[in-house]
Order: sequence, then C-alpha cells, then structure tokens
Amino acid sequence: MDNNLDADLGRIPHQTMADIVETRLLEYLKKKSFKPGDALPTELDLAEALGVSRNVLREALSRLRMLGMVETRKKRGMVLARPDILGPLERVLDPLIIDQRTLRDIFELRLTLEVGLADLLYLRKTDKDVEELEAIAKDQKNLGGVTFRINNEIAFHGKIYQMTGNDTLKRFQTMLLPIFGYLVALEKVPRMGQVSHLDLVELLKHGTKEEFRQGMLNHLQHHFDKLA
Amino acid sequence: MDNNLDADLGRIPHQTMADIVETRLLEYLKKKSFKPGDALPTELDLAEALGVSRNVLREALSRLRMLGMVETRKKRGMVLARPDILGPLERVLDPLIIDQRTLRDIFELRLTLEVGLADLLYLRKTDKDVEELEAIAKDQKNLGGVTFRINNEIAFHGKIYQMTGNDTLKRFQTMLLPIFGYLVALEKVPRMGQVSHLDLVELLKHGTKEEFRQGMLNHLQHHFDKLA
DNA sequence: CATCTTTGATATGTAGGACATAACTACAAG
DNA sequence: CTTGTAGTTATGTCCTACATATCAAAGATG
Repeated sequence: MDNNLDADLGRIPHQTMADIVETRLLEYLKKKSFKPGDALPTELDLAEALGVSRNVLREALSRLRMLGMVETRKKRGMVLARPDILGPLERVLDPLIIDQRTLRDIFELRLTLEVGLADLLYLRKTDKDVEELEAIAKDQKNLGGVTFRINNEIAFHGKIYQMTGNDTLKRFQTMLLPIFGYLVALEKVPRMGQVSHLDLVELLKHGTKEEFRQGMLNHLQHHFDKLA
Repeated sequence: MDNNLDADLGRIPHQTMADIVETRLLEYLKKKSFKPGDALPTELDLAEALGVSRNVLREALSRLRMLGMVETRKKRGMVLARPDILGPLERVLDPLIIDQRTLRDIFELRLTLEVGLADLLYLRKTDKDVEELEAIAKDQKNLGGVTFRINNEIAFHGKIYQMTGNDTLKRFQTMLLPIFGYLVALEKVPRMGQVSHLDLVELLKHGTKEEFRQGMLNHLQHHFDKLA
C-alpha cells in the first residue's frame, strides 16, 4: 500500500550522540588548525568537555581513526595525523552495494579521466615507461583466455595511469577496477575499440598530445556510445 | 643522531580489536552479498560470534555507520544500506592537513577532469544550460572585488560540471573547491588564461567538441605550465 | 468485525566502573 | 653513559545497567 511512502519521504536522520561528537571533533580540529603530530587532549578530558560518556566519545574517535585523522598511542595520548583520503573510499567500493546511477557516474568519471590524461602523460612519460607499455600491449597479441585478456587490459590502462606520475590518480584507478570488472562482465559481447593498444603506443612514441588523446577517445568510443 | 631511524623503520602498525572487527565485518558483508535493506544480526549476536565485547563491536559498527554502509534502528536491528561514497572524503578534505604531494595530485586530477569533460558535456548540454552559463560568464565583466571574481570562477566551472549530468562528478568538484581556494590563494599574482569564460561559451555554442576541449586546455594552460 | 489502545518484549543508545596493557618518566645500579 | 627498575598515565577492552524507540500481540471500544 504505502511502500513508496517510505521512498518519497525518506527517513528523518536522527542524529545520535556519536554523530554529533564526530562533527564537533572535526570542527574542533579544523578550527584549532592542528598540524600533524600535535597532541590532543585525553579521552577523559574530551568526554568531560563534551558532556558525554567515554563510550560515545570513543565511537566518534573510532571513526576519525579510520579516516586516519587521529592516531592514538597508549600513554602518549592522541595525535593528529595525515588522513588517507582514499582509504575510506576503498572500503565502500563494492559494485553490488552501490546503486546503478552512481555506478554509471563512476564509469563516466573514469572515461573522463582517461581522455584528459594526455597532458600529464606527455609531461612525465619516459622512454622506459613507453617501452614497458609496449611490452604489455604486445602481450595482448597471443591472447589466452578471457581472464588473461581482462588482466592485460587492466595492466595496460594501469600502466598509463602510473606513467602520469600521479600516485593519487593511480590509486584511484586501482580502486575503481572492481567496478569496471563488474560493468564489463555485464556486457554480453565484449566489444573492442577501433584503436588498439599497440596503436596507442605508436601514438605515444611518435604522435602529438592531441593525436594520442584522439586515439584514446576512439579506443573508448564504444563505451561512450552506450552512455546516451 | 638517529632521527632518520624512525623514517627508515617506520612504526609497527598495531592493529586494534576494532580494526580487526571492522575488516571482518566488511568481509562478512561482501561475502554474504547482502542487498540494501537486508537485516543483519543483532549487536549481541555479532559480538558473541566475533568473541569481542559489545563495546568493541560498536566502535567498528560506528565506522560502518559513518560510511553509510549500515543503518541501525532501535528494535528493528541493523540494516545494510547504500553507502555514500563521497561522504567520508568530504570530512577529510582539509587543505591544511593534506600533505603537499597529495594536494598537487588532486590539483592535477581536477585539471585532468576538466579537460576530459568535453565529451560528456556535448552529450548532455541543453540550450538552457548554455544560456545560464553565458549569464555567469557575462557577470564576470563588471568585476567587483577579489571575492567576487573567485565566486564567479567557482560558479562558472561548477556550472560546467553540473551540465555533464553526472551528480557524482559535480559533488566531487564541489568537495575539491576548498583545496582549490587554498592553492589559488597561494599564488602571488593571479594569472588568467588566454581563453576567457566568454570564449568558452562561444565555443560551446558554435564550436565542436574538440575545439571546446582545446579552448579549455588553453584556459587552464597557466596551471599546466606550473606543474613540470 | 474493524479499529484503536495498551502492554510487553527487544535491540539499540548511553552511562559508568573496572582492569589490563603499553609507554613515558624518573631514578637507581652497573 | 648505558641499562634496569618502579611508578604513573592514557588507551584498549570488558562488563553491567538502564533509557528509549519500536514492533508485535493482546485487549478494549465502537
């Protein structure tokens, strides 16, 4: 009867103490503009200051620890740390849990990145890198099973990301792989672009930045075609 | 004397119970391939099964709640939910805490995205969108103070992201803004690209995808110049 | 009979106490 | 000056207790 009512109205968020303490702590850290390594008050002091039990405080702190924002050592107390910005993302990226719309968004995000990569690539690529990339591309010729072809695909594009010299970008791409495996596996007939990996390597060796970008675009064209 | 010793050896990670429980729970959720809405065992059952106190379990659950992976309601128990993949990222993005290298990486990531956006843009842009973008660009003419110019810059590029019809991308861009504000504020002399916002709008109206991309590239050129 | 009210059971939310453990400090011993 | 020892302190973990929201079923009312 009113099954859609829940979807229409949604549920009122109901902030819990731990939620509030979490935001308060984040505000506190940012306001005080601590630098990594700075010492923080003890749990007992914080709990008392916030007027909550140590239990609640620790639940909030546990979150900040997961984000890598604080580290705690016995006796020493808590210390502000450099968060791992991609760590939390990594935990959540399960294609089966993420909704279809976001999945599509992420897919497009990857395509966008790959097309835009050319500039960084030409800025930082080395001859050694190009050689290694070529080796990967040539490996594709003697294709084994489906598994091999997928792994080779991953290796090739992964290498390109690595060649940009941008570690965050590379990690980001690695994290998105499961989503890609999932989406590609949904395709009935695996389609290949008109521009092969070897073509891309050739462009990288002797072509201009714009030619390579155009080549990558063609390589990914059949993905773009399906977006609408 | 041995200041580098710490850097050489690093610190031994020291997993805490909550850490272990967190990973175990994540494995459990993925292995069982729950769908959003499915009910989970109670805290007491989970704690007993894992052999830890309810306290520790709740610290781990608190993390999953922050990630949006589980929701809990009294009596009803716990339910698997759709995680907000960008939420955790949002909490962490404070330019003052992130290290310089990652900051640069993110900056490059944004440039890469912006250059690669053209395809999605031409796939989904509407006349109404272009008009609105033009309005923003024209606003720039009668420039007020520095604050206004920055806000206008944000509005213009933000509008472009929104025009891609990719909500995740748009949110991502919004989240990165503080980092941009920070990096741009570091510049002594604000430099402008040779291609203005109005030029970009013109390209969007009458130019091809490739022309627009090239225009965006020129618009951002001075940023690329500083990368090396 | 249908609908509203009440009551009880249950799982989470919060509080507080207790103790183990790691790590820092200071001091004594070689 | 290094090494060993004792004491202190803050975190890590466990336990118990109770409040609260919510579901479910029994009971009351028309």
